[in-house]
Formats: sequence, structure tokens, C-alpha cells
Amino acid sequence: MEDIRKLSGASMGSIYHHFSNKEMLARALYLEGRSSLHTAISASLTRHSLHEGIEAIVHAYLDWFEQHADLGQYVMQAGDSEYLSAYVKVLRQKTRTTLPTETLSEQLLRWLAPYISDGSVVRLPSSLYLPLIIGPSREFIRIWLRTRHPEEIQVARDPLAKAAWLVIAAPSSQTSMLNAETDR
Amino acid sequence: MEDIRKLSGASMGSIYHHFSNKEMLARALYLEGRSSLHTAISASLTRHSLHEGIEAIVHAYLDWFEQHADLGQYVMQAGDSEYLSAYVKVLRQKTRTTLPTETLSEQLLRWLAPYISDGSVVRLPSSLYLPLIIGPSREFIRIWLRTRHPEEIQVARDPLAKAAWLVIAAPSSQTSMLNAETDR
Amino acid sequence: MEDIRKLSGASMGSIYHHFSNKEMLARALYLEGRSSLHTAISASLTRHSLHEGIEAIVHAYLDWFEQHADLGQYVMQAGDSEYLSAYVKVLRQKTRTTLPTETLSEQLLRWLAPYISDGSVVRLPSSLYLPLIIGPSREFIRIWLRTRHPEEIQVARDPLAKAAWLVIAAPSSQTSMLNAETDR
Amino acid sequence: MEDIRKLSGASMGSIYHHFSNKEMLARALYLEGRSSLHTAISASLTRHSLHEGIEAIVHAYLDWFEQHADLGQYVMQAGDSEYLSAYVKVLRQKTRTTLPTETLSEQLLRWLAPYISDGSVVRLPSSLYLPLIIGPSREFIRIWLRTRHPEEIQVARDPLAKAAWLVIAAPSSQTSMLNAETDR
DNA sequence: AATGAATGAGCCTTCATTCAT
DNA sequence: GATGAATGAAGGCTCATTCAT
Repeated sequence: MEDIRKLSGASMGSIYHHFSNKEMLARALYLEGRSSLHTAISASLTRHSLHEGIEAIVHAYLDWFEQHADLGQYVMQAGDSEYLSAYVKVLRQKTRTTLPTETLSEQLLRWLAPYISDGSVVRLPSSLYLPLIIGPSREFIRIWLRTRHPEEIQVARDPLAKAAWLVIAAPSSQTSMLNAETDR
Repeated sequence: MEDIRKLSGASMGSIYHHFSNKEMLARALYLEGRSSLHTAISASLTRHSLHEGIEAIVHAYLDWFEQHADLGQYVMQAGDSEYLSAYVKVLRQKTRTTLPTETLSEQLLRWLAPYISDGSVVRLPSSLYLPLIIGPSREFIRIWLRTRHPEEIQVARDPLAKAAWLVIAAPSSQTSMLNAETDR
Repeated sequence: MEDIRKLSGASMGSIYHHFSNKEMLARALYLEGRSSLHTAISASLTRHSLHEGIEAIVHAYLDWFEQHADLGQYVMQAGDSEYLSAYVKVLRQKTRTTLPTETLSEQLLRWLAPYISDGSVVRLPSSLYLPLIIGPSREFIRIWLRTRHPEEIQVARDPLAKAAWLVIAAPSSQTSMLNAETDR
Repeated sequence: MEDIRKLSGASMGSIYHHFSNKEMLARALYLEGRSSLHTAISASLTRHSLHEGIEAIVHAYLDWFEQHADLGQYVMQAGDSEYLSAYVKVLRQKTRTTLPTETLSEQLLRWLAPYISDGSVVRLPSSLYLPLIIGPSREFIRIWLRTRHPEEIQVARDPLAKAAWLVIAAPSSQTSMLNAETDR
């Protein structure tokens, strides 16, 4: 709190005038960060068709963290923390107005649904799409955040994007892709 | 500390007799957990050849978390935390006796090296193998730890294992696989 | 202060425009309450002769608290509090304009004086008249304020009034009273 | 809290090792003080018969405050405070082990009961005995605590004791008393 | 080696008060 | 005269750590 006060330049009382709690302040920061990330990813989704869309998601994910490393680090760590999700549970019981928590997965599923139906994307347990598409990138970023060498992220962009597609694409689309992409 | 004292049944003084401070205790717990996980994975690696080995790693990873959910949750969260890695850096400058930190990735690379050389595994930036193989499972477990429904993990085991192989295998090995596995 | 602001509907700044600080506001409320109580009692005094006057005081005291329970509670508690009396001492040294503090006792003594002289009221240390006349009622009210059952106060009115007279009246007046009041 | 720490010579943590709260510490002090006062009064009760007993109560009450002015001031003020009695209500719902709150009145009534039955003490609403007997003394002490002149208390002792008896005694016992006590 | 009461720096938070608008 | 966001000193309390036994 003292650090935040110093950095923000505001007074103790002023901070507590705007945020009822340390927890609420942490939550506000987390939600803002997550929202920023989700917005970046949403933009990629809506602008592209299947194959390019998947790769765009991964690119957007990696790029966002490269550009918001500090906030990203906080969001990543806070996303795991128990107390936050516990708190969110309470909120959900009280107010329905609050933003939903795991939108990213739902958003992704909504976008994928037609492609799953028409067979261009493999049918899997719905809880696996996000891990398979974003999981490798998340793990990569988690490690990258400790060093933050910009070049590393550039080298990883395309392999991670291609892997996401490879894992999600139905065998048929994949075969046609194998023919098309001889660079692999 | 008070919670640990209550759970352990030991006295405050006794705990401080064994661990110099809270950080060291946290570190000991973290290292023990991580070591347990690594041992489980190592066992899978050494017992199998390439394709089965990759899938065995994923299975071992998922199974270990299913069996050690609490410890797993702690290890996963502690693995991200800055203070630990910062502390580890200090330790590395002082003592070289302490166990290395990112063994899992190194261990995996050592095991994969021959297969990369002979072309049965795609050549990628070395920092990507762990994210690609374990990343989806880690992300899946991260979410699973909040609900801990046993059935979910069972449904996810095979898709995650197969995805890990798909992403790592060289296109040639992959095509042969496509012929073999008609169930996909 | 925040509570007062909410209840009064005024703004923070407005309150501080009218009262220099919290203590002054508390004092104003206390003085207003006490003044209201004293007025009620004064009215009883001036309207009656000795015996009826004493009983009227007690009745007025009890009735006032019944009708102003919240304010009464505040006045009673504030009357005890050290900081107020300490503050009043400071004020007395500075300004002589402020209202005197223990008026009730002085007022009572002025009214009793002739009756003490003519022997119809016992001669006692002057600091005892108020405790003897009002003390039981005050103690009764102090307890009553916790429950505030209206019936209790009605049952207590007459016994307390008669006791006040009994304690104050000279033995001679008392004997004549004993003859008159055969209901006792 | 800081003041208490300084006065007690103990450390902050040590105080909180013994009392869970500031409120609990305040409560402990209050209960100890009240208990000391009640013990002093109980002793007077048991050692005497009716008339002397009543006067002994008053004497004990006054003497205790004279000897424990600071503690007495605290007990008197705390006894009024709302938060304490509110807290006691909560406690009563939880634990029945805690000491009772208004023992003094109950204790007094138990002692008076036989005398009320045999007609030597007036029959009144039970909630009036304590106010009538102790009320004047309490009010006197409340004022006295601001000056604490020892002589004042000595002058008040007998009149207050006699008034307590006068108010409680049945008319018959009183008449006989009037004959006996020619000094009045 | 074990105990657990004691320590005290530092945490989060409150709240009477101020002041620019 | 009114407003209410901003202020910051001070409060209650926690908790990692120590130390006498």
C-alpha cells in the first residue's frame, strides 16, 4: 500500500476513497489487465477466419505480454491466486453485475463452435481448447517474464502459432495444410 | 507460520530449529514437491521410446497432480512467484550446492536430443519444447485445481498426450501416425 | 462524523462550517439535550409547592427520558465522560460566556433553600440533595435505557417520586405525611 | 493501546498474546473492577442483619470508590457504555460460562427477599431496590470523582446510608427507628 | 532439540480535518 | 454558504522471529 501510495502520488486516504480495500484495488488492477488482454485477443478473433484466426490469437497473446510485461506478470500471477477466485465466488453469489471470470475460454468456444460443427476443428472436451491453444504460449511467457529478452519472443511467435493450429485442426484440414506448407 | 505450527504439531521454536526462516521453509516445501513431480516424470521418460515417452510424460504430469492436488497447487503457484526465483538467484551466487531450478526443461532436452538429431522430432528453439509438451497440461491442471473433479482429468488425459506428440513429432513420423491411428 | 453527515444530509464541509470541530458538535448536542431536560424540570419546580414539587421533579425527569430516549442516552453517557468535563474546565478559564455545567444542582438548591430554612426539609450537605432526589431515578433510567419497555417506567414513577420526598422531608413533615398517606 | 503498552511495560505482541482484542482487554479490566466492587459489597451483606446491612452496603460502596478511584471511574463509565452491554448479549448467546452481568441487583434481591416477605422491607417493583439503595450513592460518587476531595465522601457516608434505609424500610420499622434515632 | 511466551517493526485501515471548486 | 475529494497522522493489529527455560 505504501509503495502504491508513493508511485501513485496520491495520499493514503485518497486511495481508500476510491478503493474500499487493498483486495479491491488488487482486483481492479487484475480486471483491468485481464480486460486489456481479452480485448487484444478478441480483436484477432473477429478479424480472421479459422486458420489465420488461431494463429492470430497466439500472436496477439504473445504481443500483448511483450508490450505489457509488468501488468502481464501481475495478471498471470493473480490469475492463479486462490484468494482472488475465492473472492470472485462470493461476488458471483451477490452481484451478477460483475464481469465474468473465465470469459476467454467461453469467447473462444463461441468462435470455434461453427468450425467444430463443420468438422474443420477436432471435437474435444470443451475444457481443452483453451489449454491446447494458449497453454504453450502461457507457459512460454511465464518463463520469458523472468528474463524478458525481446528476441526470444520473436523467435517463438511462429512455432507457437503453428503448433496451436496443428493441435486444433481436423486431420483433413491438416493434410491439406501439410501439402500447402512445404516450409515445415 | 502459525498455521504450519498447528498443522505440523511442532512448536514455534522447533520449526525455527529446522528451517532458518519462513522463506527457507517455503523453499523446502516447494523443492520437495517439485522433486516429487520431476521424479514421476523422469521415470516415464527413461522407460519408454519416443512416441510413448512423450505421451507418458503428459500422463505422469496429470496423474501426479491428481494424486497430489494440494502440494501441486502450492508448487504451481510458488513456481510463478517472483520472490522465489529472485531468492534462487541470490542463492546461486552464494552456494552452488543448491539444486538447480529449471531441471525439468533441461532433463527433457537431454532426452529429446537424439530424436531431434535423427529427425524424428522437429527442430525448434530449445525454450519451446517444454511449453509445447507440458504447457497445455499445465494450463488444464491450473483450471482443474479449482474444481478438482476427478472425472475431468480422466477425459483430458489422452487428448493432451496425443496433442503433445502431434506438436513435437516431425511431419514424417506424424504421417505414419495418421495411418496407424484411424480413430482420430 | 461520517455517520452524522449521513444522518444530517449535510456535507462534510457544511458541518465544519457550523461547528469548529467534533468536540464542539458533541458539546452542542449535549448542551441542547441537557438544556431540554433542565427546562422540563424547572417547569415542574416553579409550578408547585414543596411536597408536590419534589414529586413533580422526579416525574418530569422520568417522563423526559421516556420521551427522549436516544438523546437521553447520549446526555447521560456524555455527562459522565471525562473529556467533556475536562474540556469544560478549559472553556471556563477562557470564556465566561459558556453556559454553566452543574446548573441542575444549583437550581434545585435555590428552590429548596427556603424550605431548608423553615425546617420542612432536612438540612444536609448541599452536595447530597441532587443525588438523593434524582439519584434513584437516574440509576433506574440508566438500566431502563437498555430495554426501554414503556410499562416499566410507568410502574416506577410513583415509588421513585415518593422515595424522593421521604428522603428529603424533615421528620416532622414526614409524620404528618404518614398520617395523610395511609396508602403506604 | 500504546498507552497501555507503555504503562504495562509489556510489548504490543505480548498484550495481544493475552487479550484477543482491545475490546476484550477493556472487558477484562471492567469485569475485574466490577468483581472487586461486588465482593466488597457482598461481604457487607452477609455480615449484617437488615438495618445494619443496608447501611453497610452503602458504606462499602462509598469506601470502595474512595479506595479505587481510578478503577472506579473506569467501571462507572464502562458500565454505561452501550458497546459493552451489546457485547455481553452476544456472549450470553454463545457461552454460558461467562460471568453474569447485573449480579449486584440479583444478589441484593436474594438477600432482601426474606425481609420483604416478613414485612420489614417495603414491597416494590424488584427493579427499584438497587436504584433506591445505591442510586444516590452512585450519583454522589459520579460527581465526587471529578474532584476527589476525601473529606466530602466522609461527610456523605452517614446521610446516604440512612437515606437508603429510610427508603427501603417498612413504615412500621421506620417509626420505631424514629424513636430510636433522636439525633436526626 | 524442544518449547511457547515475548518481541516490535510494519501492515492495513480509519477518521477528523482541510481546501480547491 | 455549500460541497466532497483529498489529506496524513495515528490507530489497532499481525506475524515472522527470538530467547529464556
